[in-house]
Amino acid sequence: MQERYDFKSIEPKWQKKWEELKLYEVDDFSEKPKYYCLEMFPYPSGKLHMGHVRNYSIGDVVARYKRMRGYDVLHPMGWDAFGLPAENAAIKHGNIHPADWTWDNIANMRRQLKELGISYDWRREVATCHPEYYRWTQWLFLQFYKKGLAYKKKAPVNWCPGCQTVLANEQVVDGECERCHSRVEKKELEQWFFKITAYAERLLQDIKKLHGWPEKVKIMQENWIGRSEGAEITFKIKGHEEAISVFTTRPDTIFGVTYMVLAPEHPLVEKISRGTSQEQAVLEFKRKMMYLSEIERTAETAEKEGVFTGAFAINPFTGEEIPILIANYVLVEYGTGAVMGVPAHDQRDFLFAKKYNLPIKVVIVPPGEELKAEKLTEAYTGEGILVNSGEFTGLANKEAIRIITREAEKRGFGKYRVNYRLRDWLISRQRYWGAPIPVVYCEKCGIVPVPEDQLPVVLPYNVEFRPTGESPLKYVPEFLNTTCPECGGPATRETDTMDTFICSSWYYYRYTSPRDTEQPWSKEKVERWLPVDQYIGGVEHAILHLLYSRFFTKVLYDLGLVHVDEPFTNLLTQGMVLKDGAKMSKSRGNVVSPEEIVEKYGADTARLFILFAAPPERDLEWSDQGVEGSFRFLNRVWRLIYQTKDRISDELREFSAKDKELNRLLNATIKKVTEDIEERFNFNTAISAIMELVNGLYQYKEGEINPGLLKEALNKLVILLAPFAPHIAEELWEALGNKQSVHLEKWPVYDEKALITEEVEIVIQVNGKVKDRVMVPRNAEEATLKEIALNTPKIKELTADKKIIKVIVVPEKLINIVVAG
RNA sequence: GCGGGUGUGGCGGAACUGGCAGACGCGCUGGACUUAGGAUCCAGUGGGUAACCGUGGGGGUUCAAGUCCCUCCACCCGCACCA
Repeated sequence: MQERYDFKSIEPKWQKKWEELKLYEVDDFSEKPKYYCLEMFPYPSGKLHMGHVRNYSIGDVVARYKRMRGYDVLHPMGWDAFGLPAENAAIKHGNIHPADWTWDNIANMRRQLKELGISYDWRREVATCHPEYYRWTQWLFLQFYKKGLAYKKKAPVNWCPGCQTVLANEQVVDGECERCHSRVEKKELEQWFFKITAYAERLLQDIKKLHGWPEKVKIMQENWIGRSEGAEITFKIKGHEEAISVFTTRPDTIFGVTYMVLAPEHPLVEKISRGTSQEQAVLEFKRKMMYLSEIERTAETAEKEGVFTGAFAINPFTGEEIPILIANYVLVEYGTGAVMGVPAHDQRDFLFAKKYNLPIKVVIVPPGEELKAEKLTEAYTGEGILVNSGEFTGLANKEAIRIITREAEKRGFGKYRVNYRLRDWLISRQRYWGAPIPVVYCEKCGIVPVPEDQLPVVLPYNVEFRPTGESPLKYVPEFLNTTCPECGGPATRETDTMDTFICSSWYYYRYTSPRDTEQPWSKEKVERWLPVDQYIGGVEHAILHLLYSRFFTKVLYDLGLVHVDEPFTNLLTQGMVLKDGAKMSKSRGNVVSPEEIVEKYGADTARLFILFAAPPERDLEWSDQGVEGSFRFLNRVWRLIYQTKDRISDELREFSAKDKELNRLLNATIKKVTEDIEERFNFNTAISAIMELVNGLYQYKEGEINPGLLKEALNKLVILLAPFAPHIAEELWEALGNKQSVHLEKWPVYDEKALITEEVEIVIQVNGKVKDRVMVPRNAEEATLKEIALNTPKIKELTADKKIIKVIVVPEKLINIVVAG
């Protein structure tokens, strides 16, 4: 053993050995229980950043720990390898192909991961851009298509001018593209969708099953799905055949409707205003709204604005004629794109009615109170009793919701309806670097899916990248022109590619069967491994990736392809890595590169620091001094073993008091570290417990030692350290004379008896304040304890002239003497 | 506005079901070893001379509150004219 801790030679040495020993290659089938530990696979941007290091260090502790607890651990890694940056790099630099760029990046990041010593089963590596992977992405698309879950429609979609492609709703954040932050525009385009709305209810209901998910993520998904219950009610339009349906959660307020509002894009707007004096005004308003972006139109500060259409609707309950308006605050995408205006009981309607002098009619009052329309300063949205509501007057409004809906249904102009905020998932992208959508267009046969035996539809290599707003594949005749699989006639291929979130919605199944050429995965293997026991990644995927993956799993479940209907049992969302209080970013110039840290201190130090500096879910403030501290600690462990290894042996002498204390500390540490990993993922406190053990051992090694005990303590220390700092643990394990890898060791079990000491210190309080402390025998009687406490010199003095009201005894903890005067 | 989270020394952070606030680490101070120390080892380190005071502020429950209840404040994240 060298005197110096030389991570530069230790780390590569063990990485090589682990690979030779196939230490992390896991059997698909064995007698052991299984554990699937998964970290979100990265986009191969080129280099690892600290967020990655954190993510994979956390996962590696879990994987290594579970292995030592006797599990077969599936711990794989791969690449979410399709996507825009590759194509943008090609456009920017001109001479590099997205595929080459991506594969180079993968090679580099794989090397970095290996240098970190993460215990992956590299045989299972997948890359979504590999034809043998996206072949199955396309195959899955076809299964969705067959089930009627993939369809094409013309719709107003989100267009990102920066990325020159459409985006899913989930990818639009504050009206901006989540990737490049361009302002998203609305475009009317024919696009492919996945019918995620068909699963809205199940996606919502099954959130209840996700006991191992953070509350926060569950709430975010719930909000995103946005279920609301209400009624759809149809209003006739005076002088027209057509009718307009509105969705409302408050059918109980139907008698208070004084106007109706349509979204400017509502399909009937032009028709009903045609020929009225309002025709010009309406067209102008529409034009103005089109010109404004989504954000400008719907910003909180935006005034409610509207214009009369010249047409009137008829309230089906009252027969009243009410004006139809169009307004900026009504969204065509939500509900039916039309709302009934009830200014007395909806704050938005109230503001709008006040502005345009529309009538206000009170139909609900708080029990025992009165409301005057003229005196309202805001809408009354609370519960109450119906007034001015014909036959329904006098009902409690909650009840009225049901009764009125039922009545509308009976009379044929309404029905109960559940409405969701969730929209169908727009999956086509007008870009090259993605999985081609496997359909062809035939003049005779229309849309024809590519037969499964012709998959994959391979991306052509020679393509010119021009950000034109159209897929570059359009200009590749060899790709574009094909024959119809049905009639054999001339046909053209779909040139759009799939949203990369599709590729990442099923990769965790592929890991079970990464090289299967017959099927996307072996059902048997999926049954062994799934669900994922622990999933770890950033909270930024709370909606996108995690919702899509749940959706995929439910579809696959319905198709009989998998046996689980939720993919991830436990989810850990790790916090961000910050520097100077802000997220690391190039523009801020506060980036710390993992490469530098590993170079300077080694992978073990980098990992240890990241795990020690904060609990996993919390944000982590980077500290160069903290890294120094972790490095120092590893050196301290090194020296401890260097200095003591020649004094240990199998000779276990009878325990002295000092030995007992060390033994107690050792077992307490095992207990603490085990519980911290197992129950809470509190790696920071697990590591601090190991530090305390090391401190204790430094004390212990001075003077008389028990060679057998010291040997045991050092060995167990190294095992406890192994999940956190696997290389140095391995080297020290060897130095202690062990032959087999430390990572094959069983996790130590603590001895409950060793934790029990003969004497315990108890605190003596007077009126709840600590005044003294004494050592007492562990099992002392309450009366004895009282006796001792009241008679220590200090307490005697303090209570001499006071009246003792009562004495509270908490065994093995404290005694509180309550006094008066 | 709604929903969620956080608030503890100079700093990162500990504190299980209410029971010694500040574990562990960083930083700082002192000492030892040393040609030297920015290495290492040892000791000290919330504030205050003290009684005491201290977990964002105020109130409450309790023998006892960082922990429970009420109320207010600050910051962070998500959603946001969703009918």
